[in-house]
Amino acid sequence: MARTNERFIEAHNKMIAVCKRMEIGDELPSENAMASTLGVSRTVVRSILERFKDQALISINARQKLLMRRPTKDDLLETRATLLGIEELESQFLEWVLRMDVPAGEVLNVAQLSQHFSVAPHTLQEFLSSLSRFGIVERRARGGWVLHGFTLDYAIELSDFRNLLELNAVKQLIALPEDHDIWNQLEVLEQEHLDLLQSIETAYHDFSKLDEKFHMAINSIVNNRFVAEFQKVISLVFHYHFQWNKADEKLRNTAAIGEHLEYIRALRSRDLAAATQAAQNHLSTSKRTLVNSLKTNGHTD
Amino acid sequence: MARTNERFIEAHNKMIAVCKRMEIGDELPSENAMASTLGVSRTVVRSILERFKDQALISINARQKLLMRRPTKDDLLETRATLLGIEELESQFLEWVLRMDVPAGEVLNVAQLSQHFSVAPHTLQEFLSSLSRFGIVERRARGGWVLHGFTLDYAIELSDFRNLLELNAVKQLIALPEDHDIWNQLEVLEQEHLDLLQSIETAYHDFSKLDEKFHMAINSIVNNRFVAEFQKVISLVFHYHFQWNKADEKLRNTAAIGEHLEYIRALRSRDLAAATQAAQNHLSTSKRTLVNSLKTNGHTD
DNA sequence: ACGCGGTCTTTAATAATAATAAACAAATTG
DNA sequence: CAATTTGTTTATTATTATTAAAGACCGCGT
Repeated sequence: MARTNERFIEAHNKMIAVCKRMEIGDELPSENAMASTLGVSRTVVRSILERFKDQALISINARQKLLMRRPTKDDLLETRATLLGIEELESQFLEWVLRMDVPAGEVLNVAQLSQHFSVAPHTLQEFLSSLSRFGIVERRARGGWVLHGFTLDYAIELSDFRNLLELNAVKQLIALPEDHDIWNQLEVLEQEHLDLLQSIETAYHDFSKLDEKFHMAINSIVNNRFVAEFQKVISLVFHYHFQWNKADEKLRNTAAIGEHLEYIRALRSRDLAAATQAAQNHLSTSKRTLVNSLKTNGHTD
Repeated sequence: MARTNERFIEAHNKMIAVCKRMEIGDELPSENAMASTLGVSRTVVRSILERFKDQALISINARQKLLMRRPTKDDLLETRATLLGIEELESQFLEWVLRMDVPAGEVLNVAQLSQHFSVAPHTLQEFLSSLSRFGIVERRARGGWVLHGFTLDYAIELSDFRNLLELNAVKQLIALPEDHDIWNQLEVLEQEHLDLLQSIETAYHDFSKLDEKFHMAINSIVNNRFVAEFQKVISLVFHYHFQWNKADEKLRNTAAIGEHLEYIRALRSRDLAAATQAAQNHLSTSKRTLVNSLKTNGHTD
């Protein structure tokens, strides 16, 4: 009737497993020892011991906890289907929104959705609240949520914002000293791009991951929590869209690899103007791809 | 035991007021009509009518609802102290954090805090979740929240991010056509700055508001929801800090007005280099003031 | 003295529930 | 018979009550 006893069940079954490796008549460790072994509080351990006693698995007198019989399969507790946490929810929900299984402007139903994602309604509510900072959903006056969704406007504004952040990153990157780790990373990335280009005929959809890795690397050098937070969302959105937009995928990716290589070369030359130009060029292509994909999928509202 | 019947009570008392203006024997309007007049659902209206009948205020037969007696003060329902909504909470909470009534790294207690701010625990939880996007608080593994608070690092990163956003705004602003409203706004703002400078001896703490208005105006021309969202937080932080840092307030504000005027002049001249320079100059001062104020207040962790 | 376990307090997550909204159906009236 | 009103039912949200877990405190025994 309240929170799940998932923790208890898990610890309980782990303890059963421990007992299986013991001999009958052996003494169980102290409550504190068990608690730290199982990674739970003593309260949970005590509940487990109580159940063990009820099941006649152990006998307790004073501080002696003796194993009375071998545990069987029946002693194990069933673990109910575990609910997702808020982290797992994030990617699932965004995928759902970005896939546009729902039209924009739709009123969301917390109870229903929480079932769909198998999370507690409360978890979903909280998650929506945090998403509202990014304008994907909005709280309605008297309860309920409206999904603004991933509209064309949204895509354009997101792309522009990405532009702003990444050009700033480029500017800072250029000025980094020779011994900064980013230069190694770029070298590795360049090689990975060249490798992918070799096997582009078959492995072309591996580009989505590489693209994400590349942009993450560039933006990671900006030591700013706000930039980092946005980078997460941005990369998620672009990543998912790359995955779905299957039109001309091989062609697009091949072209993008070319742009990336140019971009890397410009960065390594430490030429700000060239690097900015290359970045701008690639980001524009990216934006165009994103917008086109939205338009062809009919999400023009 | 569930949600508050605030809505019911409010509508009920409004209806009493309506009845007071009626004569005994008059007929009450239809449920639908009342519902739309009061702005509530028919369910609420029906609850009200039921209570009216219990109180012998009206008689109901078929569709005739007749007023039987004049309502008295005793018929009014007491409204319990209303809880705050999530919007009111935002400014209160930020003020509390920024004032640094709590040390950074503190573990927050939802139940306790919700009392302090007189909101439902649930509301606070949701709010914290949304704040976590800005890195002010962070969710801990198994429940609970850590307040990262407004540290020196945070201030620096926020200032840098502000810099990035505002310089971008400046760049876009310069390129706006002559008939854009922003040019009028700047002219008005310039005059307001000059006026304040006249009465600076006494009215120097009015600058905080003017500063906020000024920066808001500049950033408003960027049509981007992400920029707007951040602008809200940024302006809140700087605004509050201006209010508390009383050291040299008059001197600081006078100097800042000077910088603003220069900034406005540069913008109006449409000279990008000059405008960027002026903006940069003012933003640096702002950052320095913020950082200094944190240091002198001993929040150097 | 020090670890151990009994007891109690605090806290956050969930289940239950009251309040509301809204849809549908039946009925009455002009 | 069309339009409006009311009765009924269902869906959904916001809040309270309850419970699981964590951990503090303290006396006791070795």
